[in-house]
Amino acid sequence: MQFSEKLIDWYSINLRDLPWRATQDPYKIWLSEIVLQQTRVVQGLPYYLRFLKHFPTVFDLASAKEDEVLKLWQGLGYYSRARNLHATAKFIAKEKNGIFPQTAKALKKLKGVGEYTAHAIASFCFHEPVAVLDGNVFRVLSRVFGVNDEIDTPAGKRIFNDLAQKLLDKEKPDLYNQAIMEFGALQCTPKNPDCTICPFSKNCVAYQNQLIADLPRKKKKVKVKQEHINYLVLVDQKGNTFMKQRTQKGIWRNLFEFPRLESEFVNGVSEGLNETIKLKSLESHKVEIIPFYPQPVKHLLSHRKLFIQFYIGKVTDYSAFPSLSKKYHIVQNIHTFAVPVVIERFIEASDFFNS
DNA sequence: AAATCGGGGGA
DNA sequence: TCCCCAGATTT
Repeated sequence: MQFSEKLIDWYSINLRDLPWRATQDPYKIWLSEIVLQQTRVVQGLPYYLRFLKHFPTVFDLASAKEDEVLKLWQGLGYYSRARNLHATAKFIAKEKNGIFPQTAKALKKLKGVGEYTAHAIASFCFHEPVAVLDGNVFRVLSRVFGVNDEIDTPAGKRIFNDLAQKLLDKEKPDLYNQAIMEFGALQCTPKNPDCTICPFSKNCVAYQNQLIADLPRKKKKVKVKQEHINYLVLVDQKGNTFMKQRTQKGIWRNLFEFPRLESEFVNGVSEGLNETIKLKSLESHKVEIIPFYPQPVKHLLSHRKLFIQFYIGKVTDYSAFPSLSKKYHIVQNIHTFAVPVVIERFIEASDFFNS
């Protein structure tokens, strides 16, 4: 039996019941694929359902404000996905009358749609014979066929691309693509796969040569940079506070955050300061600034290690801070703004903001 | 080719 | 801790 046949047989028995598998609507498939980029199914699923509930069609998504989209995306990470999702929805709704492109080549031109996503949509919705190549597929192919080329180099990717396209069932590209990804997710797992129940174990190069733990191979590792952040939370009795939207490129773009303390207000406030301080620019207002936590909060991202301290200043009247009012927005209901997870956790832990 | 972009979960 | 997750985009 061929690889693809065996794979599809395995899939027909072991598949999970997932909502985006019950449709061929390009909008729903596209939405699911953007949500699932670098994201586990269990983590993305509630977001997918929430988005579909808020935005049943591409027109609904297109007519939303970006801030609303980001708020719904909050906590899922890689926020450029949300911005590109919204931009593409507007493009499809306004320029394409709500109709998505129907080929992988045309799909790839959409913002936020790369090679993988284009192939996924084209095969699932339009049965175009294009093989997907995601983390699952790299792992399955590298092990079963003993490919030890690096998966994160252009040269290695070409090797895998050729092999994937050769193995693809051209008659059932949708089924095959679903099957190989599901197989990677459930059976050929990154760590400690149960190869004793694997249908390919007899012919699996990695298993037969005890190379399961060594494949797939990667070239680079991400280095984690440390960063210290001090947030100033000026809050009144009603729970109003100053915030600003991050419009610059980079991390957390278009999300909201509190004023940053070190560079903007104070000379000589050192990193990780955790004692009661009085800020120069606030002294005249006699606002006592107190750290909320005894130690800075550690917040881990895949490429950064953040140490964040929240400084609380209780105020009675915001009009006493005309200079801050120019740069910052007075937020009256903080819960409606998209914020990074670490700030959301602070908001929940404090009792300054009415639930 | 390398760096950047989030956050969560498994071992 | 380290690694990976239905990757894409910028540098």
